[in-house]
Amino acid sequence: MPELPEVETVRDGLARHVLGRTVAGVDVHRDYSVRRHTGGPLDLAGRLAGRRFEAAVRRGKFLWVVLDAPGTDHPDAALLAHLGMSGQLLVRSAAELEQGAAHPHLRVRVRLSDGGALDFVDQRTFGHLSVTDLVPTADGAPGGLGSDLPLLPEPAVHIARDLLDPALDREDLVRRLRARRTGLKRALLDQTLVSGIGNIYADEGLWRARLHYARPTDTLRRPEVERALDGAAEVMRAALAQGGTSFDALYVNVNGQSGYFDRSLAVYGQVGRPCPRCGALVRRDEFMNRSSFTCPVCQPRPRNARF
DNA sequence: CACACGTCCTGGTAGC
DNA sequence: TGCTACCAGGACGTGT
Repeated sequence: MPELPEVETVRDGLARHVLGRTVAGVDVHRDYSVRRHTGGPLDLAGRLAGRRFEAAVRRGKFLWVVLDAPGTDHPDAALLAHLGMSGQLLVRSAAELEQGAAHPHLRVRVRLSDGGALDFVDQRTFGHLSVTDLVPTADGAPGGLGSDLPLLPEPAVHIARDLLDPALDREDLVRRLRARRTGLKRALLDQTLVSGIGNIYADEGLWRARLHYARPTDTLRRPEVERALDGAAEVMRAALAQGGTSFDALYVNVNGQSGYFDRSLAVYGQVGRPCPRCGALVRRDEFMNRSSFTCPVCQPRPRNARF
């Protein structure tokens, strides 16, 4: 599943492969994939045609490509993407487009003026593309990683900074997390508190921190919160170094190559296998209509569990 | 039929 | 009372 490391891998790929290139036109194969573009598919195509890609930026799991604003050097719009569970952005060469059959889950094709294309492929269709206005950030710092512009796509203004963002106010995050009255994992997954963490890295980070997902946030001691945040940040950095996580070929990076961090997972998806630290058997619990994996010894369930 | 799950939305609560 | 922030859970969608 694309979480922060996978999205960052895609962002880096876009930065290296599509910046400076110009949109010729857009083919929307599945309207649902552009459902969050308010003007509909035709409007999206109209706002992209003729625009040049200026920068590839990411905050949490949100990714956007800044568009040039002809006649000015003040960009005011971006192509915004969220990959959902299975979204991919694939850079296609003109030669590829001529010979290869279209991917069965191709949802949107952004045709480029040089004959290539940027394809949005998404089997499970939780992802989406839109063209949106850019608005100033609340703190005046860059909107995300990949550009110095203090701008954010309007649909992402409520998304908090992520753990790899230099402008993250860590003290404020710790304070806000401890002020919550919920379970630790639920807080880590809340993108308005801290962004980029999904089910996989939440479980892996909590395992590193030796904390149970149901620990009540308002009873956590400050060092425990630091451990939880450090655990998530470390596991995401490790995954990023290996190009992201992949389980079932649903995720591939911008060139179509899969990551292989899944070989390094300690608990996620490892039910019944030994904990790499203590050997106890990893367990799976139902949690928020999804799964949580823990080591029952390293991460004992608290008596005052909260979900 | 259960399961994979990130985000949006709705209806609710707590506290000032 | 009204406001704000926060909280919980259902819905969405496709394919194995």
